[in-house]
Amino acid sequence: MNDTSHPARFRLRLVFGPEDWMGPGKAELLEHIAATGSISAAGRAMGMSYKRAWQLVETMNGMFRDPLVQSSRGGARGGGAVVTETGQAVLAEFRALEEKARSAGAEHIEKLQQMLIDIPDGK
Amino acid sequence: MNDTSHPARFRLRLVFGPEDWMGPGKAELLEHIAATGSISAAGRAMGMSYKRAWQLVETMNGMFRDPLVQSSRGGARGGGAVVTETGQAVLAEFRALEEKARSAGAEHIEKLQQMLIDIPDGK
DNA sequence: CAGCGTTATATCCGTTGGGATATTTCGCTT
DNA sequence: AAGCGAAATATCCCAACGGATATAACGCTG
Repeated sequence: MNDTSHPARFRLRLVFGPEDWMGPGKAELLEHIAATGSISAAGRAMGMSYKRAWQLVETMNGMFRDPLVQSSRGGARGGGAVVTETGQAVLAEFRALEEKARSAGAEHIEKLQQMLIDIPDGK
Repeated sequence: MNDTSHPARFRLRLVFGPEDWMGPGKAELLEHIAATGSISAAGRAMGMSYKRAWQLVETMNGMFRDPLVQSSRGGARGGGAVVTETGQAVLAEFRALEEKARSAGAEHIEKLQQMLIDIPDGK
């Protein structure tokens, strides 16, 4: 059957407007912010500059009715960021969307993959 | 219900390798090549430079076992391009994948959309 | 009240993706 | 054999994206 020579990543983006969209990058960023409690730490974990991480948070907060991330300056640890209820909801919906979409199209993905060039070394 | 304030485009990309992927752009290009019989005309129809259109065709032809587009130089009309059987198959599979994926995730898309900022003028 | 760590913000700058352009190649047509 | 129209290929160039860097703002802690 030779089904999984290469996993073939499945990337999905919802485009709401010219500047507003939700995709795998923002989703992963939310997860790292939730895990670390910090925008900069989340960016670092993803090999992403703070500037970029902060910009993504900005646009996310700007496109939804309620902010997905609440950040604070100063304080005991200098500040931090938390993923709000809305943020967790958005993340959950997006992840669920990805999973549903991927599994629904699994057979098409396989067929496409079968038409691919054989990779000489799958290493 | 207020379902469709903004259609919210659904973009899906299959990433097979660092340089190899299939997405909406290549799919649309294939359709335009099939319709016009020319890479340059297809590019023009999409507001895309010939260079870019040709590059996309190159990578597509290079990643699948058989070429998706066959091009010819010279001849009665100076040349042209046709979408091969494999090309049509790839296109059909990709479009089917998109449709299955989108409809499977429809409810999640709606929920995400409901969390969005109200657009002042949907015009 | 000085220090710390993080957010917030601005400025600079290197890379690069892709458009514009030009030229060559090709095969039919006349 | 010359002409045509599109593919193929190379070169130039610019704008824009994003990284790197610097600095300020902030609020708890000791």
